[in-house]
Amino acid sequence: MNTTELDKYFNPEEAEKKWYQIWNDGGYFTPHVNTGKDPYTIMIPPPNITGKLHLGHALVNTLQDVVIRMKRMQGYETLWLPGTDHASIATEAKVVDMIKKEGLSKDILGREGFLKRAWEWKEEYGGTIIRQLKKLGCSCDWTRERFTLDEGLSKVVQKVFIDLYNEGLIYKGERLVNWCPFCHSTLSDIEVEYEEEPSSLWYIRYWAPDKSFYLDVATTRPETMLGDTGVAVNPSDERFAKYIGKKVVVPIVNREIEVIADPFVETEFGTGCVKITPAHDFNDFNAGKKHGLEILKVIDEDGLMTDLVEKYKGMDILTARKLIVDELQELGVLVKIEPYTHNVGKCYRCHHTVEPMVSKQWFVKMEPLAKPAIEAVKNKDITLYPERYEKTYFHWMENIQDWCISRQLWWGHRIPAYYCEKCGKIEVAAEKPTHACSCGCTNWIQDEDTLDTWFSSALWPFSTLGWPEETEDYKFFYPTSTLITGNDILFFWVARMIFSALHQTGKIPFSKVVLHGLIRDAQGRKMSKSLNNGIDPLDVIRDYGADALRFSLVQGLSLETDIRYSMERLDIAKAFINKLWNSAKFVLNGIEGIDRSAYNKANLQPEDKWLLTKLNQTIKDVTAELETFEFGDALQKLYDFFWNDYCSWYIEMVKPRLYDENCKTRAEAAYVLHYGLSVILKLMHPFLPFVTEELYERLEPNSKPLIVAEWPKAEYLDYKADYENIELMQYFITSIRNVRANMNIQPSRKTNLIFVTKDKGEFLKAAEPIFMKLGFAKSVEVRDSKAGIPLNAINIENMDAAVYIPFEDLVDIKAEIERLSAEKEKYEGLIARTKAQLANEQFVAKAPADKVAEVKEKQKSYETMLTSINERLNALRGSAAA
RNA sequence: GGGUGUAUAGCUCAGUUGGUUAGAGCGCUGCGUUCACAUCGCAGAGGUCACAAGUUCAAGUCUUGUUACACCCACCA
Repeated sequence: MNTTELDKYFNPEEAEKKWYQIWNDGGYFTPHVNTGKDPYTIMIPPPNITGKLHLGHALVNTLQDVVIRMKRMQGYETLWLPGTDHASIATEAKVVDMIKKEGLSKDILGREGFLKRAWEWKEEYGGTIIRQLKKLGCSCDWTRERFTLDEGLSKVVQKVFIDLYNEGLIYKGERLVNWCPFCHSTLSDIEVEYEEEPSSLWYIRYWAPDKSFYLDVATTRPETMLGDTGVAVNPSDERFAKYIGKKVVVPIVNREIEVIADPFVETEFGTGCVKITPAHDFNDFNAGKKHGLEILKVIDEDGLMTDLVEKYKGMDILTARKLIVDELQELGVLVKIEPYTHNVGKCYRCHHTVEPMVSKQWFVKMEPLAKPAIEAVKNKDITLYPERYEKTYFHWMENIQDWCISRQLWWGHRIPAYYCEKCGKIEVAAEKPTHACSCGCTNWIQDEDTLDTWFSSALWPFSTLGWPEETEDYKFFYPTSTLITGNDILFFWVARMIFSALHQTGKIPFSKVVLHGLIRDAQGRKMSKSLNNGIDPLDVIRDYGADALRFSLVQGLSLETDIRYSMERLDIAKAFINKLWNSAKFVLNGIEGIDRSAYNKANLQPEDKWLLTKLNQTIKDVTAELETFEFGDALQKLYDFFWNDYCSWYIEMVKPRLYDENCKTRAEAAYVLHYGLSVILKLMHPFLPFVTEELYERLEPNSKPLIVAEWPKAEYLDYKADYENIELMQYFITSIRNVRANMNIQPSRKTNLIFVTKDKGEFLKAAEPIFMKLGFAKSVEVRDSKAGIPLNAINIENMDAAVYIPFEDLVDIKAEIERLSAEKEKYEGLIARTKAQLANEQFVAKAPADKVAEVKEKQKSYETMLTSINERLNALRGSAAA
């Protein structure tokens, strides 16, 4: 027995430092390929190297740690593989900022010089978030840590690109893409976020060359008119049918363009005529392609006007817009301006307005890849939690567009494509071609672009395990078990991992996907820098400890909704951890010196059996909830059991045995206290790893650390009768406390308890010490009939037994009459209800027979109670009158 | 425009296949304890279960519609 006294309060800082080191040094985080055991694998959603731990990270990593710790304790060979993402846009922006301060730029440094600086930046700051994950207690296998740009992963990226190209699933094409002028790169469709912005709708008049007619068009982007190469109307629109095929003139540039018919035009919107700028609008691009219209670029890669019209060259869009509108006004072709709100695409990284731009880019052909990915979810090879995300997933996958994967950035995986300097022929290969091009030229120049960051993240579940080699790790740990991540990257990442894995490995990447919501502030607002409503998890760890942070994130968590987080949660967490600490301190103290090996199952007392039954149920519940990722419910059940059943009831019930050195069942009490706490610590460990480990060390000084303790299993127990007896006792104790509280009876005033019961006598008498401890009793007497019970007594009863508490000088008859009258009213109300129900012929005729019987049964017991209350009342009234 | 989700006590949320005075934790108020506990026990206030209609013997629970909020997709220039 460890006799070291526990400190008064838990010291999180000390425990965190101590235990994290013991776990890590002890190799408990590192699994081994072991065919004798089942693997359980989780791949971390790799945080960006630019990242700093925020509450979202804290949540997603706590959840993963909860699952992985449970699985480890359940005996799985558990791998939680950590790592970071190179985050091309975000990191490149940071490095550009950094060198800017030194008066440098990408152009000055050149590609190589810039990348050198980027790697230096990564070495210095890229590990921040990893250190922070360790503070949170994450039990990742740091020996397998990966980085999306490290050598192995880069090779995989290259291989996959080349393979997809050779299969015709990657192609280069001229298309309209989303261009962020600020990041100076293309973006994929999902990297564009739309925001409503107040703007105007400008109506512009396009005259026929001979002024015989005109068409008015409405636009939100008047500046793009310089690049108009057509005007479209709906083919079924009678108003304009006669103009189809005729020409009109674009003002300012005086270009003659044709009026075309296309069904995409809404007759109701604006004037029913649309100007077509194929270079800068997705609909216009498609229409232009269909009708063979010329593509004229109005805006360049910097978001400035091109030299299409000399005087506007180099202007930013808003300035140009103003001047062009002025000019249209002067020309007398500006018909009107209406206020209008429309959606503007914004870059999800920098929030600058995105420009649709014609450009030659690399794409992944999605349709062939999407099909099996849809199938895998449909046939439940992959399950999403919550299930409703499957609908969203299907909808997106079924309508998916080709994925633009080239980025005009340097920080990332460079596209393994080479162009013949002379004829431009493309060769896709891992190394620069050494052979001559068919044109005879031997100069090959590599594509300048890099790949979308998500292209490499999509390969994460298998690239991290050494694929395409059939490594031991890959064979053993792949496919992975569960992916836990935020619902915001279902498309960005989850979907792409699914189709990538299926195509590359022929296997699903994971069988379960758990998606959690966003963390919001107490008012339900997003946490953001501008609102300054963010809570820094590192501050929380410093002030409350990692366990409290974890508890506060999981408590009340539901995957169905966003999470409202406030500091209040930490008070609850703190109180809970304190309660755990103190109860353990008490138990350790209380059982010290008691020989638990003298424990004999045959000597278990009813309260022991009751606790063991409850414990059993808690093991089942918590395990089941965690298996279905109901984290909040699992913790709640554990919380309730621990606080109410274990602390408030069980500890209190066994105190008399503990304090009585001659008690014959002291060993059993100590055993159950110890065992119960041990199970609680085990079940609690995934949520609160540090405090539980600290306590477990005192509770089981000679065993392995809790992190590798065996997860509790529910056993078959047949303690029904004792269980019910304890419940009966609890009913009486609660009722006695209740009555006494209402009558303001001092706790120091102990009473006799006289029970009248047919078959619970033995138990109730045996429970005398508990009634004395918890029910303010000085003695317990048991009788088998009411005869001779003193009249001046409080009476509480249920169907199994009745208790009489003689007033002595505690209560007066009036108070008891009042109390019983209220009881009487309550039962009369209940009876009225059941009577009405049974009087309803429809109910009796149509409700299931057992329901009707149930109501009848209820009414009968209510009536019995009422009769008893009435008898008592009459007797008391008679006595009061006398 | 299409879709998904949420709406239950001051706050955070439970409420199983519809079954009968709607629950927990926290907070608040009051009383009492201080014998492991920055405690604990008991009680109280506080709910037209968003609204409306319907199905049913019976609706917080099912159906339809409405409203509010959140999110996703689409992009009518």
